[in-house]
Amino acid sequence: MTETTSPPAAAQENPAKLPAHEIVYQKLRAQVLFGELVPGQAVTIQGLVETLEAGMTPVREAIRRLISDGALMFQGNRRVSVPLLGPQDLEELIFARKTIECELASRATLRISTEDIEELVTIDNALDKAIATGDVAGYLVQNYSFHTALYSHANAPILSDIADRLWLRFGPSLRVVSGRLGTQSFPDRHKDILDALRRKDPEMAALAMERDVFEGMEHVVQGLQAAN
Amino acid sequence: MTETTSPPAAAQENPAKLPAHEIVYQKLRAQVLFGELVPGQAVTIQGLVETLEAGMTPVREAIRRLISDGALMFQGNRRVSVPLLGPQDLEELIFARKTIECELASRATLRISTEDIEELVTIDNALDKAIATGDVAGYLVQNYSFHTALYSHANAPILSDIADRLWLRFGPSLRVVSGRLGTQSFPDRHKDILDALRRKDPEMAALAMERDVFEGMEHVVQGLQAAN
DNA sequence: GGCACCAGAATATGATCAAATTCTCAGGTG
DNA sequence: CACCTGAGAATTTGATCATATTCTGGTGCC
Repeated sequence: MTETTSPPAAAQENPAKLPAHEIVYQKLRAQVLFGELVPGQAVTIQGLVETLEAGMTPVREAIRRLISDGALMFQGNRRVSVPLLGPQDLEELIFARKTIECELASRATLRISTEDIEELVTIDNALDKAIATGDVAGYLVQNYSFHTALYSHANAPILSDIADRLWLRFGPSLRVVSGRLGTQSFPDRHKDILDALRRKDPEMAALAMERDVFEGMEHVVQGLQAAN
Repeated sequence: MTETTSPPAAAQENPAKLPAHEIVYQKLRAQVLFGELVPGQAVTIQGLVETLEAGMTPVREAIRRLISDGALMFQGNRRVSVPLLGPQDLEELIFARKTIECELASRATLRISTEDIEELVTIDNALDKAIATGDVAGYLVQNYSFHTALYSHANAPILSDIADRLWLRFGPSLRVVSGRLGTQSFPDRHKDILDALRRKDPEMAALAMERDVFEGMEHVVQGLQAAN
């Protein structure tokens, strides 16, 4: 979420003034990210026009953006669907996430303030609660929030933007796996990351992030393989 | 029979059947990549409707996609422009390009065939010719072609996609610098890369790519600083 | 200098056309 | 006799355009 999506501060405090295509984009984006859309599911313009109660043009623009983000897939014959990831895709995503997100974690470590760390702790507590109660939707939201909040302190809009796109790609698959195997099954290295932040140790933060990313993604790989 | 991949191929061989928004996107994308649009320049919908002789809806969709790509910038107040990169942006791009493109080069090394290497040599020769004759547009096109052709053999669509986006971001700035300092001033490590490919040495390919990326981007940094 | 007004551009709608999938119903086959 | 198959109609969905509405930025008047 960077300059491409950043609404002006003035617009944020007055949501009614956001253009319709922006609202539709945000809604659709959330649906992809938090798994309201199942991989393979068809996404139709007219369907969204009805469910989101928007005009055709805004829906069209939102879908184009999501396709460009990699969140949706253009099937060639005018059809749009939610992508289903294969092992090959996941392998690439693991590499990309490791390099980009570790760097972001490292950079954030050097800049984040003590009180902003506390904010991350708050999110992580909500995450733990979601895990404990088996709240899949809450798990997805809080987990994403944790990473996004951390990266927002890295002062690296382009890298954050890339990371954000990667999350959009595996969001639906993450939902599938967490719904199938449960939230408890997921590894969680956030405590280690928070430790590293408090010690202001970038290397340690990067290492903890690498484990968080790798273990999480590996778990997705396992979960998806089990489906076949 | 699930030939979900054949329709695009059929559409490609018959360009007339490509949807208007796709054509507009390709044209605009080329204009950004090869510097027909100057950083800071305003991009208006109605202007493109006239110059590209397309309808309003296709132009709208194409612009949204380019914004999502990072190729264009939404200025908040309904204005769209070509981004002008600062040192901070370039620093991020250097990191991202190095990690992603080195990996792509490394992966391509293990898979590319001898005849495909020859194809790269052909492109590189055209590049040398463009450099020698000071053909800025040709330089930009051939340089991009070389990298894209190489990455197409890495069998990594997601990473290639990320790399492609990065090029869209610095395209306009690259044009500015090469127009200002000339094509000869740019370093060129393509020969080293080709050497590594022939020896099937992924490490060496990654190293050569790292130098190509770093020196090229550093040159852009210098060139843009000179402007201030 | 501030405020109202105006021109122009962007946003959004609905209608219309084109394309693709689905459905239906024969006709043929095991 | 049941079932698979395929041609063609019907329906759904996407693409495009013309048009109305809203918003922004500038201009000129007070």
